Amino acid sequence: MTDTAPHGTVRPGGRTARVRAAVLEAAGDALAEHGFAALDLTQIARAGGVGKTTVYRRWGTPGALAADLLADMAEQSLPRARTGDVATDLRENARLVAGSLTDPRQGRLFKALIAASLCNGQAAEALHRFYAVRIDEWAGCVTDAVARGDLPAGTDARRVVAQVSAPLYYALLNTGEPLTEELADRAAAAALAAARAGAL
Amino acid sequence: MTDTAPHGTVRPGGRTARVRAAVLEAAGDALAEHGFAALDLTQIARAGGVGKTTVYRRWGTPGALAADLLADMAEQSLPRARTGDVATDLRENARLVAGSLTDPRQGRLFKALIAASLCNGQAAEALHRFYAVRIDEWAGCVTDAVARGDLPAGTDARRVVAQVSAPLYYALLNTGEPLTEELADRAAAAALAAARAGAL
DNA sequence: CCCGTAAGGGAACTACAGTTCCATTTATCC
DNA sequence: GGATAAATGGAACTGTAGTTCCCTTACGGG
Repeated sequence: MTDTAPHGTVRPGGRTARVRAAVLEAAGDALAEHGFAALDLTQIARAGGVGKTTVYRRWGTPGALAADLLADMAEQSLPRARTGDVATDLRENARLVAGSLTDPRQGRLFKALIAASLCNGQAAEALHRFYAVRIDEWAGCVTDAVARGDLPAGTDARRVVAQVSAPLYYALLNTGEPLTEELADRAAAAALAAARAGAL
Repeated sequence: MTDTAPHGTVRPGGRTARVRAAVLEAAGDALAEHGFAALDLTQIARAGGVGKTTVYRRWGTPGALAADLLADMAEQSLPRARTGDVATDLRENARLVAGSLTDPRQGRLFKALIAASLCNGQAAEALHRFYAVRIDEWAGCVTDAVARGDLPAGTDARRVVAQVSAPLYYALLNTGEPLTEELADRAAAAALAAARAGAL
């Protein structure tokens, strides 16, 4: 069995790249507007101005398409804050996350992508990589603070960053509580308090 | 427009109840095994030994069926721990949640139901109610501790309980980190430290 | 600049989820 | 326990998501 290269990898330039961009944009719009359950490759093809045969051949399933969109999004990560104060840095992070999840388009998109990750293994893997990238970026705030002596040695930097986001996602997904700026600030403060106590 | 009573509410006894039980059980099995995206009412009807017309008439969509399953699950809530020590109570809670999410069947079922809630408004509302019930039950551990003077006055009990679960769900959904007992214990300890510091 | 082939796209086909219609069963009221 | 209509269920129907076939376009190595 000669393993064939997947479609779109041998000649990735020109048209192929344009098709991918058009499809990913249409997919993002559709996910944000109608959610993952309603993601229909035929409609994506029409919206992107692309033959539906192409979409089915290159992506095949809604889950795989969501996974590709996530991989694309993971490459566009914003730089972390560097205020020199952990409390401020973590609060910035919390507000950034809350802001993303509150934004009408982005919030719905994230919900749809999490739904995708819960329905499909490829999408799950892509989502975990996406958050790994974001967490690694912000972990620097915590390692810097440990180096300055502002937090106990042995503190797990990524764990602290995750601890900031966790209550925000819990509010979004589990309880449905509205994501206010006050909630974001409290999430950052709680994570910091736990870190200071050596619990992370 | 005379608003008609929804199907299955006028004669809820006997066969109607048996049909509901059979369908909800089949739905739980299907969700745990194949996830929300693959939830197909025709297959549910067959698996439950029920006419597919009935399933479409009474539930109509996968989202509504998931919502009804969640409503059913919310009624079977387990009683909270009462060890007399907040740290122990919260650790018990964390281990219980982690245990549920680690269990092969329950873990997959919860993932599927969260996916459902992200795809459907009714399911979302039902999920939020489900967690509200669970959080209210365990909040007693915290209010007791505040009354004993073990935690600062003004601590929001439900917020503390949510803070215990949040990192576990974040690990399950966002990062994909395995849910160990150590992780559960740390989640409880971090929430407690934040509460002691007055951050909740 | 030219050829070989990777990639795209149009159109017909197929399978099956979801709907509709109506006959049958059976809870509930008296 | 009999009447009534609520609820179930079988069977035929329909729209459309996803597949297949094959021709066209254009990327990329020489």
